[in-house]
Amino acid sequence: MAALLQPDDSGGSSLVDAVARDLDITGLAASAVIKRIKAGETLYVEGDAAPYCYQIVSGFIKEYNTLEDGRRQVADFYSVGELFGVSELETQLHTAEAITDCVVRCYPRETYLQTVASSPLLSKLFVSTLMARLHRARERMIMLGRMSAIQRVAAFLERLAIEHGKDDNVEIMMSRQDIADHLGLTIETVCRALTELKKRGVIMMASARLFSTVDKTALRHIAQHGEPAH
Amino acid sequence: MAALLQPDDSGGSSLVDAVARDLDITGLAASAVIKRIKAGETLYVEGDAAPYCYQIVSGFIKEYNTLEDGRRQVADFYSVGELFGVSELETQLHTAEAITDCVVRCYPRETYLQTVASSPLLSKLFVSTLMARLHRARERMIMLGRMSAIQRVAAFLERLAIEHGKDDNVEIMMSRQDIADHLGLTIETVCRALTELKKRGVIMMASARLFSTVDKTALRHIAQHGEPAH
DNA sequence: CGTTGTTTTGAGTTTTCTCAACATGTGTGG
DNA sequence: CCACACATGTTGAGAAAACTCAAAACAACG
Repeated sequence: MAALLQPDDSGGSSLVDAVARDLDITGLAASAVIKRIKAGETLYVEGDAAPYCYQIVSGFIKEYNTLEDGRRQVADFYSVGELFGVSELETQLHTAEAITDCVVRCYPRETYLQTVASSPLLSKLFVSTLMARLHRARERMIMLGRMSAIQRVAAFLERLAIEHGKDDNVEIMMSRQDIADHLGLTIETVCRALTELKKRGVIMMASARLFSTVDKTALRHIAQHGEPAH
Repeated sequence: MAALLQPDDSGGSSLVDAVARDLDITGLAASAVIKRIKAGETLYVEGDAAPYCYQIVSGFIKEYNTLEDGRRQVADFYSVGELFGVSELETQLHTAEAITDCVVRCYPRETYLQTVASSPLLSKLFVSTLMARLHRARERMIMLGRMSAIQRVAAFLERLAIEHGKDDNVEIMMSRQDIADHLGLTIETVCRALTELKKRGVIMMASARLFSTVDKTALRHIAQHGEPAH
């Protein structure tokens, strides 16, 4: 059950990202504009016209929505190589903000979509990326809809560790507020969950932004059942 | 703000669905198998091999995940014309169950993806469908992560009414359990929210599965702010 | 070394959930 | 057509989870 929740790398860096980054088989790198933005700056805001879609050359970006009362929902985080901000609509549906200083490659959106559609290979890769995104979104729907605070935080850390590639000294790029806004919790609840995981000896934190998994099995178990193995 | 939450029809019946259904420009209808399933039966279960992808000819289907403890998260509902169960993986990530008796067209998955990738037009339409799905998923992430029970129910009814095309006597195909599993709530909380909306004179219900919007503005307002306009 | 921003902890409130009872429907066999 | 059983939906009371507000600890920075 819930195979969707088994962490995997499928969403992280798809072939299309890698191919586009390294080989430029799209032939689009020439028409792309390079843009540098500082940590905290926004690349685009919800409702903006969307002339470009973007790919991260370096840095880390969050994409979110703001509600009327100022609360936010972070839809996704993107790191090196990932494509984002691509929509078939004329306007952006999210706000993209740099978490660290970033360099991004900006492709003309229409041209990009046109080029992708005209090549069977690119089409397949692009569709693959979109499907991976859809999986990620659905994974998160399960977290948001059906998991307790500690489960969400455990699952979040597990994924961070996987994307990082090892369990030791994983850097948490985003703030507690970002994590909270991603997991549908408050800052305080995220902190308390982290404290609880430390107390239980499941993780260790060298600093607020650096953790390591002490007991991988227990972390997995908490993410799935909310309680440590009896 | 939160333009993502403004209901629109983009996800409902995309061009690709319509085109594929009416004109068979994919040339795939010939290789498709027609399957009939009764209400309550499953078309596929999470983890099953995925030889096909599906399109609804008639009926109404829900796609969900089951957690270890039996709780469910309904990812999406599909109605006539919609394509679903298409994944680039070899196995299904969700379970699909008929809510009403259904007739579905089953396309060989690999062939389908291959055919779509080989035509620029089909590619564009297919990508369009996937993006609409992604929007829908993100809309729901906002609901699940940041909206109160009554906001979620109000937003859900609003969308039902829009998809139905009018505000009067909208049929609620799914059970309270399905709604709860979709909105990340319990049956009881869904009922209480519905009762509250009736009390406030925002909706009327002819029966448990039939509602009409009395005050569209108030419904919208509650979906967005949680409280009726002062 | 103070200033500012972020993270953590604490106490009390609010929301939603759980468990239990009750109501309403729907379908079947007598 | 009625009576019964079974599924679905609604309401209530108390428990649990997460939230809010407030304060304290910790870090980063000039």
